[in-house]
Amino acid sequence: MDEKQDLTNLEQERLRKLEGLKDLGIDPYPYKFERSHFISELQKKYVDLANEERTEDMVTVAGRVVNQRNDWMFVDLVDDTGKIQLFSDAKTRPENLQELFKLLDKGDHIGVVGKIRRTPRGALTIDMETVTVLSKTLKPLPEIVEGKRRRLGIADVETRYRQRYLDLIVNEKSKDNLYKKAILMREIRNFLDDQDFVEIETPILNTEAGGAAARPFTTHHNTLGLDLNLRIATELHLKRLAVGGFERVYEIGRIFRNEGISIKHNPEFTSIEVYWAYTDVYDMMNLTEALVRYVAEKVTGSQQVNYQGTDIDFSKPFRRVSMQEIVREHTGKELVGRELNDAFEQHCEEKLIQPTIVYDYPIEISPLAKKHREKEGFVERFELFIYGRETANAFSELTDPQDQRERFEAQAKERAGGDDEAHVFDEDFVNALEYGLPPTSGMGLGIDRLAMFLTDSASIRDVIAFPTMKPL
RNA sequence: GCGUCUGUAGCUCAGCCCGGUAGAGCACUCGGCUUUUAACCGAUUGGUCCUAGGUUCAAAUCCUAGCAGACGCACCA
Repeated sequence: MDEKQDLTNLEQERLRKLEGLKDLGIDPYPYKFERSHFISELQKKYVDLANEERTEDMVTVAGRVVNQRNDWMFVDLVDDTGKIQLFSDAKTRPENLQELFKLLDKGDHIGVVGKIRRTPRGALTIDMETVTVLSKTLKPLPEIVEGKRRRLGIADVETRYRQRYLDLIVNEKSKDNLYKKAILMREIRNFLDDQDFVEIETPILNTEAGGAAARPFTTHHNTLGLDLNLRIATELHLKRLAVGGFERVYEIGRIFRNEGISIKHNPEFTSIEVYWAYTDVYDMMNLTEALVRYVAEKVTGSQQVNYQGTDIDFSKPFRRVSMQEIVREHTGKELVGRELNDAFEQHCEEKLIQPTIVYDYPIEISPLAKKHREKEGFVERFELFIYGRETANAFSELTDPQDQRERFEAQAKERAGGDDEAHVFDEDFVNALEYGLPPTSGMGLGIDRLAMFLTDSASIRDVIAFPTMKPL
């Protein structure tokens, strides 16, 4: 088959234009281009320029052509910072520009030199004097057509995730989500680093995946002839670091769990775990609350955010309530153990819209947390709920190696009984505890979920650049 | 894993109930017009109707199986 027949007319047309550029001696994929300004800098600098006012200021910008009107008389150019209009009168433009525009398409990257003015209708505009092709596009940008209206966009959400580069070109919100997630991660680090925490990387490949109740992904090391598991938490290694003397340690990292995919779940996601020696779960409550409040402000500019139509207020002290109390409040029942947790998940969780710290968890479901200093059958643990979703999980860490061994043994029995999500016995971790972990509190937080709240994203896929997809 | 819905031109969709040689708008190309913001006017081009099989003289349309996706439920952070 002739390869050309597989291409759409639109693509063949662009290939023809590419050849046309080469025929003119133009390199459609040059190496470098020096700009005098980012577009947003120009918009800011000339904000007071009046309508119809012209300047003699020569500027150089570069970006992607996102729209063109009247035979390239008006062009909208976008760079990483903003959008500006370009102008060239079809009647009076020089021959070389006339020829060049015939070979350009919407979507192409160009560099432009020209003088700044403001049109009678108020658009800041550069009168194009020279135009440099910076990258010729061979495929048209996706557009959404609504009746006779059309605009850049992608109607099919699958395409947005599979071809994120297109999504980023045409959807400002998608780019903003990822930008804000980057700010979120930066500010978490700033917050902790300011308090002398250090970030240390721990292994992703492990013989056993411990530290959480989840099924792992498995892989294989060839030269060792060894099956390995991808980590499901960073917990056990970070606590080993605490044993080794890192009193304030954390890791932001990718976690892999072999579970279902949903609007709230991606097989790989980003967590932060923090371990803080010589403190207990109540100190960690304060740290977590302060951290969440701080990043909300830094990412959104406010401590009050709107998520999917609901106002969430991070500015007020978070409600703190024991699991038994909240279950009593919603069911009138006095429960303990798994029944308590089941009732909590069934009747209470989804009602915790405003940030709420729920503490005192049953010991059965918390094999890495220290026994409650007063309440029999409970551990010193809390979870932070926002919009009914578990967002953070923390305990006074279990430091007693003999107790830890017994807890692992109880988990091993459940695993033997068919629960393939029960914790794995980690002998070396118990060994580490036998060398002495000081009193320590620890906390884990789902960064993607927090990013969802701070970007008003309905799906976790909207805050992960390349979410897991089935191959086509 | 279960349920509901969807798959037709580059894009957005109509046609399917009731079988009869594939339609619209936009995009692209060409021509006209020219200070626009969805520019406008005219013409042309463009299709493996998701895939495979079946029924039929005849299938986008009816039947069966499959593939892909969205949403909801279950598991999970």
